[in-house]
Amino acid sequence: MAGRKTQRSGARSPEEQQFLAEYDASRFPHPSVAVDVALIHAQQGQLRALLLQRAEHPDRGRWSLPGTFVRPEESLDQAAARALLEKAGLSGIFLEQLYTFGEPDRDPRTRVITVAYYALVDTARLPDPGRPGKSAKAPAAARQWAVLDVPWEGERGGPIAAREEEGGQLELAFDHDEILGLAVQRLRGKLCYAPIGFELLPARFTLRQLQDIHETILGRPHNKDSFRRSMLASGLIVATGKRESDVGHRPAELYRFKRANGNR
Amino acid sequence: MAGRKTQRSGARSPEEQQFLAEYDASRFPHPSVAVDVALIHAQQGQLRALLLQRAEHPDRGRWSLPGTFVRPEESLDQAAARALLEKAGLSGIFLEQLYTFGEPDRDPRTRVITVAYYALVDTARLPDPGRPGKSAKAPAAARQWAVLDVPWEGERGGPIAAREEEGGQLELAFDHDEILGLAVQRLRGKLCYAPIGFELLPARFTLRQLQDIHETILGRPHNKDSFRRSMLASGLIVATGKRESDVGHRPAELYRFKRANGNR
DNA sequence: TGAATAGTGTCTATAAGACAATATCCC
DNA sequence: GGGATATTGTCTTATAGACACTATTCA
Repeated sequence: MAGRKTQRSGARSPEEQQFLAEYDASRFPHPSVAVDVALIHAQQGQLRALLLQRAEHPDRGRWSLPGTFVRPEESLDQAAARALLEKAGLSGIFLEQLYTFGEPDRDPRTRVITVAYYALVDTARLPDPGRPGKSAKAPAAARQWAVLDVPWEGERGGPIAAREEEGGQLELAFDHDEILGLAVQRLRGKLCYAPIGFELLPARFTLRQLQDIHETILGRPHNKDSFRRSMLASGLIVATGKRESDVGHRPAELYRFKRANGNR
Repeated sequence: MAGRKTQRSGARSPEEQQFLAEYDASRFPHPSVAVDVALIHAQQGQLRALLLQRAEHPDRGRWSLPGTFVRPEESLDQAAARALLEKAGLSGIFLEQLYTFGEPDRDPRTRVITVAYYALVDTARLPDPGRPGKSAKAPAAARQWAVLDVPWEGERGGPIAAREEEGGQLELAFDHDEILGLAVQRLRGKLCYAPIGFELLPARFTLRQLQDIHETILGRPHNKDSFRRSMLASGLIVATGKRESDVGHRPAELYRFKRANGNR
């Protein structure tokens, strides 16, 4: 969507070209524009997000989403992908624009409008939180996969808290609790009608794993029988003929996601 | 959502305050940030959007959505509401953020990132396209309620064209065909689970009118019986006990929308 | 053999589509 | 009364939830 280009039927007139050459963008005050990425995965029945501890002011010591300022020559999608690569060492994963946050006082430095994205990563591609991309400079201790505590049901929405594995609450920077809340809300909403659960699973998975992912995202149990039926009837998944092994019980069939245009 | 404020547990330290005082936002190049509003209503089985003909470069003569640059002290929601008031003379109607468009070359002047909104207005509050708000300066001929031609089904999405009542195609400025397409896509998606159709109807309406709105938005017919049943079962609408009159046939019951927290 | 989970078959409740019959207004 | 649409009732079909039963692996 963001990459589409509108057809333009004619070239610009000489008069318009002159206008553009003389245009002075600095006549008006401009805000800063950033992107922030809620990078989410699901494990052991819990949603988690990658958080980085801020080493600099403002909000030094607080925890924030991986983000960056948008460069003049890059698109918003490119800036979000760059933030993901530089701060989490990840590329090629599901990444979608979420919402743009622009309250005048959300950043104490100056007016900073942030275009929030959310990204999903499966356990197989999950990077060690202590090993970010090459360009990252923060020490290993300053990043972690925080557990998300969603205090509301369904898609009511609202800010959510993040905590360490052991339970210690993490203070979030800026309005990043709102961004995380909206990311979970969007995730819950999309799960019903879009093939989004697969993004959190490896290429081959069992129906039980898929159901666990859905239950983790929605925060409520599912009916096993109808989940199986509707998933198999959807045509979105294909049996591979292979089975899991070493599970201490009857092994389940492994499925893979069937993309609309081909396979993964 | 956009108006929520994050709780901050402690005041900023003197050191952080000094950092903020010395922060120089002009070290980096900043883009311009605008808002554009897809103002939509439904009439005679057609979706329409308010378009303004650009009187200035760039894209002079092309048709654009009502929009404005975001001022330093106002939020994005406030900027969108201001654009709606100044360019369409409307306030207090449904207005929601849609998507942020930020391709580097989407505006030939300079880097302009636009936060797109969509708004819905019912026929009763529909302003004359020739009579915008007090602050509007464009002549009456330079604005019109254009008919939207959606070339795709369901929620596939993509740019859409706008035309005059009689059929003449209107050339759209910038990437506003994309914005309109996304607005219709969002509208179709939300209609299934959110009480959004009411925003396009006056306070009292018949079930037939409501169904017509739904069919206009979705671009496909509905089953009359199940539409009635599901609407009445939803608890979202209340019978007023009154009926329409002067219709040349048996008059239908008038209903009104029951908001979650009260009435309209 | 037993524990544990996968996978199948059947019944029931609910919601949607189809269609017929009746009700009520204006002319 | 006739035309037109509203409203109600019933039947059929598709889908989701519930539950019982069989299958298959590992210890």
